[in-house]
Amino acid sequence: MPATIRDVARASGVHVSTVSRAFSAPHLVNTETRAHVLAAAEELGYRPNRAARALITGRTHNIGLIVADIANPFFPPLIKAAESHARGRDYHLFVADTNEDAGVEEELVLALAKQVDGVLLCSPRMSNTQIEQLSREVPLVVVNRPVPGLPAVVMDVAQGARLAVEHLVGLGHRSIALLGGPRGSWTNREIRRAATLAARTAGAELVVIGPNPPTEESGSAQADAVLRAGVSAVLAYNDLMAVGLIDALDHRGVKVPDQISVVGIDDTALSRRTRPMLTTVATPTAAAGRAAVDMLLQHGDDRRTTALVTLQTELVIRDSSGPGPHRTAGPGRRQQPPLDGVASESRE
Amino acid sequence: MPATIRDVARASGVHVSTVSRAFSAPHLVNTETRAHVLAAAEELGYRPNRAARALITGRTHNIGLIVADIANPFFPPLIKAAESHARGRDYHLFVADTNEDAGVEEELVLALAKQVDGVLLCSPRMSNTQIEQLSREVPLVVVNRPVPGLPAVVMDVAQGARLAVEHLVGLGHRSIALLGGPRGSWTNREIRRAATLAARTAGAELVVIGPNPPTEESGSAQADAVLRAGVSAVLAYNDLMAVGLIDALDHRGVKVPDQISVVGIDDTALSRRTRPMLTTVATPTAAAGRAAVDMLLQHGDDRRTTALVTLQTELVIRDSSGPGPHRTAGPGRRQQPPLDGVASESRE
DNA sequence: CATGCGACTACAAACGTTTGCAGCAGAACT
DNA sequence: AGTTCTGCTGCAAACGTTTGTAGTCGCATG
Repeated sequence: MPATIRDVARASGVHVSTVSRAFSAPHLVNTETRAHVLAAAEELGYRPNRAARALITGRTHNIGLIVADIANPFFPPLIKAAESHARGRDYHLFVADTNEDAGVEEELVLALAKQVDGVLLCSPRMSNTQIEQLSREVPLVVVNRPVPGLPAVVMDVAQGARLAVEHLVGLGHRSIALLGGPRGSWTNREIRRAATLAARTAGAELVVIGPNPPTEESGSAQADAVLRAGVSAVLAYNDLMAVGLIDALDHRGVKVPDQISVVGIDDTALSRRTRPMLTTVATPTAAAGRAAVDMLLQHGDDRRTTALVTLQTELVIRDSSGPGPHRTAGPGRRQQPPLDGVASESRE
Repeated sequence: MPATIRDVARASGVHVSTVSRAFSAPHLVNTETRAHVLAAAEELGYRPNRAARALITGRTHNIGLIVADIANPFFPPLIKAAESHARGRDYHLFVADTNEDAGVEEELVLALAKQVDGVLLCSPRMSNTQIEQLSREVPLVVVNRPVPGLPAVVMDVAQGARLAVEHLVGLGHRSIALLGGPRGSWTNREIRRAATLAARTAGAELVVIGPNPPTEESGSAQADAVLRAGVSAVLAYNDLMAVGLIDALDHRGVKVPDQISVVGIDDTALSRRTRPMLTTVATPTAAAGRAAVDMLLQHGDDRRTTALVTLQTELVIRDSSGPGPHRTAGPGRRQQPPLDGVASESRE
């Protein structure tokens, strides 16, 4: 029922191959002929069938985007940026959700493999070896984890964690808890490593609570553990957990930041909406989405090229972090005025 | 390079048609033969090429999902539910973002038309006639707007608006502002209609401010207009605008709910995170996503069947709504205890 | 005048499937 | 014994494109 290339050929009195070339190789066909063809195509409402094209060219002009949890506020900006960027280059995006499950993740890559030109694997829960294996089935770009031999885009979350710890120590905190993220997360390991090092360097104590699922509920659930740890500040794996923690502390009558300071990571839309507004490490998610698309489209063919893009993070100081018990000098209330998200908005 | 059906046929010593049937019509092939074929396929890591299959069957097993703004917290739960539901039925989901632009929307439907079995059009900004026209190109299911002659799933947002207004009037408010949503939104018209009617019935005044873009910024931007209107309560088009408004009011030293009550719509994840927690109308977004997929898969073929699924909404009373100036009786602070989101969590 | 070239177009094979049809063996009827 | 039926399998066409090759024409070149 829908118009095919053959209909257009008939209507414009040329061979199908000419019609094809009128679209995909304009310089090979007479300007006049081409005009006729395009007119006829327009008339018939012809749109090329991408499946047929894919069958012969081997390129589908589709990209798969696999995330751990669409509803996690970290991902929508990334998805949005990737989709828009991809569409600008005439690619469409499959989006799929693994529910934080490595098994589902693998199944999804395999299922998508034949109908995409590549897959963007965001915050994967699989092992490196699993990922490497899958990369033989379909070009992969990994986001939020470096995988040896594969193109990847990561955020310099270690630097973010370091800044956060230094910020807290600077405020007078000597005993800090790290509210850990999910097992198997590279980001989590990275944060832990950097935070531990930064704490030791600064002469502070760091107690790790976790691993935990990266959810708000999980943040709330660890409130008692945090209190028991007797710390005066907490660095959470992400904003979601930080928010959950603040909430639970609030319920227990513990004041943030007066009694405990809390710092998140990601600078999601949430962080400006909580009371107190969340001090957090801004990660450039939209830029990551675009970069991942670019990498995939670049070496779509020359597979197994190593390439690692590292995006910078920065500390956004708001209201959830305040002076600790060991403050040595400086004004009473806070070291720096709140930036009110300015930093995160100028960041692109 | 990747294994094709022919490789499997060769490896198992049968004809390709037998291999094909071993997968798609198991009852037509001998159990033993089938076992051989499946074993060979497994051995070779064979996965059928969906493009080739689509070419001949005419069904791609793909669905397009078009939303106005992925980053709007209303959509991720819907996307997530739709994706998971679709995948359970062996369908994959294209997700695309129109940036609230009707032109982009149309272009997207057209672009997707040939490579999907149908499109889920969420909160469209196009006109009904445009949508009807497009439905001749590809099966459509519309979400958040009824379109005559097309399957659609809507939320009974009118009822929600009514409940919200009655709630406010019950609290003693006699002058209420409606912070309107985007032009061209059916939901917006519906809310306006229902709110106006409910206000008149209850003997209260309703002043409409808008239309406005459905964003947080837009909510903030209208704070002065709200104050000028001299109302004691506001019903916002969605949570996002409500949150923006509360924020701006806070900046101006206006207390919510003491001086002005604010009610949102959607019960997004945000609403439990604001201080005060937002009183809002819960819309079943996940259920809507699933229902839309179901409708599309049901009458994928017998097009142009009218069918309208209406999902119920409910009022979730939290802390952003309080007594108004004309309270007649009852305890001082509030009429009902906050539900703390229980209602919205039990709702599925 | 023959040759070669450039610009354009037609032909046909191929991509990896599905599916109507025909064939064939053996079983079950008459 | 002949016929019909049943269960299974092979054959080949088709889906809508792209693309290498070959052909045609007119024209400039030698």
